[in-house]
Amino acid sequence: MVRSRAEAQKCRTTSEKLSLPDVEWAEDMAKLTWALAHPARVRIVRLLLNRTSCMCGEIVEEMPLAQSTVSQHLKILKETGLVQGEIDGPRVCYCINKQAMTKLKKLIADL
Amino acid sequence: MVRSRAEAQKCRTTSEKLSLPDVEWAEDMAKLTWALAHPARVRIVRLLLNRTSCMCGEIVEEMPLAQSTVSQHLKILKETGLVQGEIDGPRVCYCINKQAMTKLKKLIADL
DNA sequence: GAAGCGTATCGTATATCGACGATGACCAAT
DNA sequence: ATTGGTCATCGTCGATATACGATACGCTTC
Repeated sequence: MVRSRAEAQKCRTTSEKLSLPDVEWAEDMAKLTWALAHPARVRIVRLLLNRTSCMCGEIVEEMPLAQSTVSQHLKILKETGLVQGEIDGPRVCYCINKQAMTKLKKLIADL
Repeated sequence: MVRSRAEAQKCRTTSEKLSLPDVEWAEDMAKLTWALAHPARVRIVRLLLNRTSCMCGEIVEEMPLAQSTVSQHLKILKETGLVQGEIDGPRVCYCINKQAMTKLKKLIADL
């Protein structure tokens, strides 16, 4: 656990030099929590959890944000894996990725 | 739950007009998760959990960051309530606020 | 294939984050 | 009082987040 100052020299973008299980774990955790680190994204996740699935348009109507902004938030949620979207004809049906959700809950619970 | 577009007009900084329990809840959640939305802060919390308390200097030695940067992260953790610091002579002794920690865990678990 | 609908992406502006060094504030001990 | 050690704050800078309107994309349907 003891780490020399020199070994810890590199910055945030490249933490590969640190003693690494906990560092990767921290980045993992940070990535997931960051997905929820915005009220709009929290509300989107909440919506999807209540409905098990949801069209993008429905989400937009529930939010005080422009469609493009909601789309961006959805993109972030997709990138972190918390949400997945399936194309359904001309629409997109979003739903929670329960696996990722479980992972997040476990990470937090095991803190 | 149905909300008109006009009622949802205001932006993120002032969501006071929306039907409000869930909005406040979302902001609460976002605030707490945002505190953990950075690898450095996750690592700090992890450190404090392992030690039950920790001098600021020790934290700095464990991190690949400048003292001032660590101090800023600690400030954020203090503002969200996850961490509290007690002045101990010339040093400051940081420890986890278990109450806030419990709240966070409950919020996530109840998602 | 043209039109319409729903969604994604682009371009852009502003605000905030995250990093650092330098400096300031505070306490303890000399 | 001065010095030395610890931590917080300030000023700054580049990078990123967040918001929007405009536009592009993709699928149906006519």
